[in-house]
Amino acid sequence: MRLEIQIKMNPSLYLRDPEQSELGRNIIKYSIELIHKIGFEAFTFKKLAEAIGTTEAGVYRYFENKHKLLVYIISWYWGWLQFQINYQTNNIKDPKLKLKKVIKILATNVVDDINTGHVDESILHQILVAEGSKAYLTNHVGKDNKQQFFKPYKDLCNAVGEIILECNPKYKYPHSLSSTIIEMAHLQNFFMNHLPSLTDFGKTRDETEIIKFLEDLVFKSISN
Amino acid sequence: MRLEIQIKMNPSLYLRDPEQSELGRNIIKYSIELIHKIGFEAFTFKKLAEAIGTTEAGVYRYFENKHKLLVYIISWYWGWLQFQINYQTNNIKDPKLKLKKVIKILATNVVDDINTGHVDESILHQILVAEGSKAYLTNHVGKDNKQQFFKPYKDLCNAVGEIILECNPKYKYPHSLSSTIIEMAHLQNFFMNHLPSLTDFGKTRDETEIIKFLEDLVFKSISN
DNA sequence: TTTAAAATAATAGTATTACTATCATAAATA
DNA sequence: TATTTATGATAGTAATACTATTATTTTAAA
Repeated sequence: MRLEIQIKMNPSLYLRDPEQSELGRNIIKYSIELIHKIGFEAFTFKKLAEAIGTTEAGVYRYFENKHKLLVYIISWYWGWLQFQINYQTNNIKDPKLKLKKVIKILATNVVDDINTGHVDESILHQILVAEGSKAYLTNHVGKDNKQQFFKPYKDLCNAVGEIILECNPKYKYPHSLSSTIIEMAHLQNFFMNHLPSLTDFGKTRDETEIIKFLEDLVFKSISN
Repeated sequence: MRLEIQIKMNPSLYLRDPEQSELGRNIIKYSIELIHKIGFEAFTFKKLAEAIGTTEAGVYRYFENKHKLLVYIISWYWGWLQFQINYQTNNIKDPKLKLKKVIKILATNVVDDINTGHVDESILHQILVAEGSKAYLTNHVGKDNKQQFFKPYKDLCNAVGEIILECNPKYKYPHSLSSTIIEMAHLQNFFMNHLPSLTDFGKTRDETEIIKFLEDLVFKSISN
């Protein structure tokens, strides 16, 4: 028997739970592929339906609009990251080692996790890098926030903030530093690959460089 | 005689130079207001034309599409910021004081500059906060980059990187730290106002707190 | 000052997007 | 076996993202 990771999703994000049917799981699977391939702006439910082999109306039965689908996918990724962090730092005592591990997890383009059937985490990571901030950079962020759409992100940010405080209980900006690490893990990756002169990693294009930069930033920030 | 600041724009961004006509200047002025009001996603050339009192076709004569108009507006802001930084740090010898000044300029929601007739810099700053990253977070970032659309941003990032190196010539990540400061000056502002638990400034909602956080981050990072 | 060129306004039209609605059929469930 | 539920097929609408055409006004050159 295989253990599938189940990430509990906010029901306000969907009309019908996509985990509960083949069509639903296909919507998730193919939307990840399609958003990655053509970008969120060009992504439409019609194109998605064609890719799956269903109709536009079929997709609309699961998701109200493409924005909610994006938030769903991204929330799933935050939940998955949270699980990874809990799991991989579980037995680590030293908070500094823990924080290092977290930075590595955040900044690494993971390989596909066999425990999640229809989701390719590697592509998901790239979607986060390129589309992640579009989930909240909208005029309706307040409404969405009231519906708890960003709870998984906030939980993750809090968890990382806790580890920062374990390293230095007197550090004044644990949440802001946490969101800075999370955002920059993604943004420096995007810059490195598309606008390299905004980084110092243009020559190597090596994500371990980003990890080193973030470690330097974080550990100097929280020292004494 | 009043001195108008002229910021040289990349001609590939427009079809007809909006600075050269009343209609063109109105397109800039009202698009800033409208994007701020309804957000970039809901913003259309039709709504803009109605606000100005012209026709959709009239706007299309100046800009190919709304994305290029956004990039134009944002580029203008980077150019204006560059001017502000050059001007306000001109007579400062101490690079650390210079860097402090830069952080303050980046993170402060400026008051409207009388030297730029039709542009309200305060609203522009808020557009940068909410919509800035949409200029480059697209599938066609490579194409846009080849056309030099992001040069003003890169120039600014470089200039700040230079000041960082003046403070500590041995610091390894001047560009990445620079883009981190610039992006976080905006993003922490957005989070503070819309997703406050991602920051440590939710209670006060005071932008001077962001400045303090960034100063702490930067000066600890570049120390010895 | 006339004439030509360029910019604008007014209008129309097309393909695509972002949906909603309806009805028949297939699958699951009671 | 009856009945609910999910899907598929099809149609339709309003808005978006444009392009094209023609008439009119403004600006600039001869």
